[in-house]
Amino acid sequence: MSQTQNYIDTTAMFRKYAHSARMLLALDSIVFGFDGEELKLLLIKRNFEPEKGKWSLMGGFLEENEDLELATNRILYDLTGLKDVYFEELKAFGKVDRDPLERTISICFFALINIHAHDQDLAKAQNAFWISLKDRPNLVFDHNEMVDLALERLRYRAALHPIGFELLPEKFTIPQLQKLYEAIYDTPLDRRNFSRKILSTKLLIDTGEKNENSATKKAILYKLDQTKYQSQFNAFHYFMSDASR
Amino acid sequence: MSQTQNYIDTTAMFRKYAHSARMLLALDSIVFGFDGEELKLLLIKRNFEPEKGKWSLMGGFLEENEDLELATNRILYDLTGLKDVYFEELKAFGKVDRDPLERTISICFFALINIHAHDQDLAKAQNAFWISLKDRPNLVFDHNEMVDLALERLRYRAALHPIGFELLPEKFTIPQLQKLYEAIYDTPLDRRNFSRKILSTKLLIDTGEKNENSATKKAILYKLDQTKYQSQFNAFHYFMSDASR
DNA sequence: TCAAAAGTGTTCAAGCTACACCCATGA
DNA sequence: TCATGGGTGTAGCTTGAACACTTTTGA
Repeated sequence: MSQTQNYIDTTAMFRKYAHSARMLLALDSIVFGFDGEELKLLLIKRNFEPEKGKWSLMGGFLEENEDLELATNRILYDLTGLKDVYFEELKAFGKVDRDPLERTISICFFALINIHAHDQDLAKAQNAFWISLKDRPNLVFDHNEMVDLALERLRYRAALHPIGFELLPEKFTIPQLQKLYEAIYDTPLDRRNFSRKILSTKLLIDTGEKNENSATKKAILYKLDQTKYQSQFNAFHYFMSDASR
Repeated sequence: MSQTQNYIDTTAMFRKYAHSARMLLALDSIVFGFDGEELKLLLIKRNFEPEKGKWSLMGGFLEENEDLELATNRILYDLTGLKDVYFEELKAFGKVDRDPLERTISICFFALINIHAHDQDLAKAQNAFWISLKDRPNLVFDHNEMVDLALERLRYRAALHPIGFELLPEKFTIPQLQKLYEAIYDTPLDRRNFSRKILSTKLLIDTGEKNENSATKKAILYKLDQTKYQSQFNAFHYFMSDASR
C-alpha cells in the first residue's frame, strides 16, 4: 500500500482530520441536446433504488482514487460514449436531507452534446431517454432545481460565448444555428440581424457545401474555425443582447 | 436518534450506498477587500498543521448535520464577523492528492466584503492578514490556482453585474468606485465616460452628502438603490466592455 | 410558375470613445 | 491665486434594430 493510499483510507485509524465528517460525493449531470427543433434533456428512468421508477438526472459517485475532473468525464462517457464533451460545473448542492438514504453532496454540471453523435445502446443500457424541455417530468431529490439552474446558466453563457455550437453537428447552417438560439431562449429572432451578428464574429468557415436536405433554397454549410473559437472563447460575443432577465 | 440522523451516520452498518468512498468536504474562501487604492486578499498565516507557518486561504470542513450554504456563511462569519456577505461559488477542486493528509474535496468560493466593516479581533484570532494582490505570497496546496480563478471570475462578473459595490462602504463617491474598477482590472479608465456609464445604470442614489475627507473639491456621496440593484442584478450592465480576455 | 426558405442592403437611433472646459476647495 | 481633483458637454464613429427585396429550389 502506497503512502498516498494510506492517507486516503477512510477507516478511523488513518484519519488525520479526526473530527470532521466524511461523506459521499455525487456528480450529477444535466445533458442538453438539440434535435433541430427543440432543446432536450437526457434523463434516466430509474430502475434502481432509491426512488426506483421515477425520473432523475444521470449521476455517480466520486471514487476514492479518482480525480474529480476524471469522474465527470467517466460519467458522461458511460452515458453517451463520447469523450471530450463540453461541460461546465454548475454548483454544489449540499442540503442535509437532499438524499434520503445518506448524506451526499452533489457537484452538478451541465454538458452540451451533439444529439446525433452519442451511443444509443449505452443510453438504452442506462435507461436514458431524450425528453424535450417542454415536457420535462418531475425529477427526484433536488434534481428539478438543478435543471432550472442549468437552463438559466446555459442561457447566460450562450448569450456571451460561442457554446451553442457544441449542440450542433460539425457542419451546420446559419438557419439551424438560429433555430437553436430560438430554442434556448424560447423567443423568435430576426433572420437578417442574426445572420449578420453571427458572421461578424468571424468564427464560421464556409465549407463550400450546401445543405442537401432542404426542399427549397439550400443553405450554406459552415463549420467552426477552431483556432478562433479557442482564442476568442472568453471574449464577450453578445449573441443575445440581454438574455439574462 | 432521529430517522435522519440514522441515515447520515457514517458508520458502516448504516451505509446505504455501500460501495462508494466517503471523503472530507472542505470549503475554502477567497475574501476580497478594497482599501481605496488596492485590491486585497484576506489570507491566513497557518499556525496549525499541515503546512504550519505557510500562507493559505481560510477554510473549514462541512459538518455532518450542516447545510452546505450554512457552512459557507459560518466560515465567513468566523473569519470576518459579518453576516449576509456577498459570495459566489467558484468551483470544486478534487485532485486525488490535493491535500497531503487525506482525500479532501474542496468547494471553493469567493466573497466580497467592505474592508472597514469586518471584525479585526476575529481576523487576528484566525491569524488572518490583508495582503495586496500584487504582493501575494505562495499559498499551500492548490490555493494559488483557486486565487487565480477567483480573480478571473471576479473580473468576469464585475464587468457585467454590479457586484463591485459590495467592496465599498455604504456611501461612496464615483471616483472611489472608479478606483475600485481600475484596481480590479489593473487598467486606467476615463473619468468622464466612467461616470456617465455608472450613472446611466440608475443604480445610484445621490445622498445629498459630500465626501468631507477630500482636500479639494468634495465629491458627491452616493448609495446603491437596493430595489433596482436586486431587480437589475442579472441584467447585463457592461461596466467594462470586454474585460474577459 | 409558385410557394417556401435563404441571402443581402439600408436607414435611423442609440451608445461608445475621445476629447476640453469649468467649478470647488484648501493651502 | 494656484494646484488638485470633481462635474459636465460635444462631435464623430460604431453598433444594433427594424424593416424589404431578390434568389434559389423542387413540386
